[in-house]
Amino acid sequence: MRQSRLFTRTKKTAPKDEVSKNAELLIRAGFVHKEMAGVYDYLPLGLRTLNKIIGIIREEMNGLGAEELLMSSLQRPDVWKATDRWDSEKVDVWFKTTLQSGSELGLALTHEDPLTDLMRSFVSSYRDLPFSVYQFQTKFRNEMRAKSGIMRGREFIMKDLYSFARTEAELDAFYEEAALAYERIFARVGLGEETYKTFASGGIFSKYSHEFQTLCEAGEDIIYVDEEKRIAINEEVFTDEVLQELGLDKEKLVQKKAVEVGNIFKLGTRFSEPLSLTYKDEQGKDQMVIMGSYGIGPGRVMGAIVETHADDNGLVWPEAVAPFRVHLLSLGADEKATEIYEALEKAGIEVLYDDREASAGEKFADADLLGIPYRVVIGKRSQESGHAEVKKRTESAAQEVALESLVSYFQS
RNA sequence: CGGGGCGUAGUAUAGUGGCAGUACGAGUGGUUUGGGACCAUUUAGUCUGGGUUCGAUUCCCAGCGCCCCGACCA
Repeated sequence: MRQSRLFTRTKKTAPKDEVSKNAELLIRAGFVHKEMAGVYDYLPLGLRTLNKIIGIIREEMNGLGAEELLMSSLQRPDVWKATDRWDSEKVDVWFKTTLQSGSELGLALTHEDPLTDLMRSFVSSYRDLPFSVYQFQTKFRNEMRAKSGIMRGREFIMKDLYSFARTEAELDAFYEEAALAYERIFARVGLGEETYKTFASGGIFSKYSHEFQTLCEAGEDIIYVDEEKRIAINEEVFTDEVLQELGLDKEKLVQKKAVEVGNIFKLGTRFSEPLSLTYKDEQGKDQMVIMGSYGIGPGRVMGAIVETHADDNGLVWPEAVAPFRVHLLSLGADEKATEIYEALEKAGIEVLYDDREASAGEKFADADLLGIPYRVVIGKRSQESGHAEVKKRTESAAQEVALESLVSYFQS
């Protein structure tokens, strides 16, 4: 992609009303645009990164054997009434609207209820189970107060996975597989080091649920981390009794702020019971379907990556989620740079080519701000020496790579 | 939802009861070209409604919006 054709532009200053690091940098770099409090648009660069994150999650979901679907954002009140969650006293983040006829509708804040209802059409026998489905879908939550940039919005995309099982053992087995998939996801997007599987309160059907918490100052949760065992406990279940049960030593725990980037939750029959999602077992008797739900917010993951990786000069993307792999800068050597650009493109390497008529300083500053992993500079120097300067965003030292071997450098 | 703060060009900021200024950005022309370069020139603004006043961007009230702290967060 030629940068001169990118409609977004970098800014030296951030809007004064953005305090969170993630929104400030993402706006300055032209990845997102703020529509209103808690609502952001993803611009081309931001969408590329978001889609990289989504792609990784999708691969891992498919690896679990889950099937992707897409449910609607408009939801019928009756299913929510059946689970006693329509009342705004019970669920206070509802966005509700009405049809022209006057009947009420809800804007999706999650999908347990309508999905459970949907599955009544497809689940009837023990032979139909177990299975799992997932989606990337827009959720609306009428938060009292939006904050933390893209990490707590009123509208956001969520990956939600739901499992349907015959027995608790079957649920448990899937749950453990899902936990492993989650760990792989956070490792792949570059948050492995700072993300902890965290014990949290479990609701009615199990003692604990698990959250995946990424350590970061901008986080809203307080967790207690055992760095050796690489597990953590959410403040909400931090009691001596729980510590003993989990075999954790209070002395070794460190209090940290963290952001919840994912969670996994055993639902049991919380939804299948009120919505009558049952199956016939081998004896022909009706049994309740045992469910689980598993969420990840790709936008929040993106925000967490910014919060934990960015430096004073701007964004720093891990390779797996960067909008482009290579940022090619032409410093007064357009002819040669264009040649290199075309060669890289042809080789299938994702490259952003800064072909703008701008000063060197501006191009360098923008490259740092955008945070693309590899910066390749083609200038007059390199034309004379036959080498390009290649620098990683995470390193300060650059290296010289012969122009003719650039493509193979990035293919390996 | 309770408390606090703030609304001036696209962005960031000054200032005043009587001409609204600066920087960045953007446009044009030129000089530059390895860390946001320079000169000239142009462009564009007082959140909305009401009140006080000869006159309101400024003072008062209301609304809307934004930010922060707290509460909340299947």
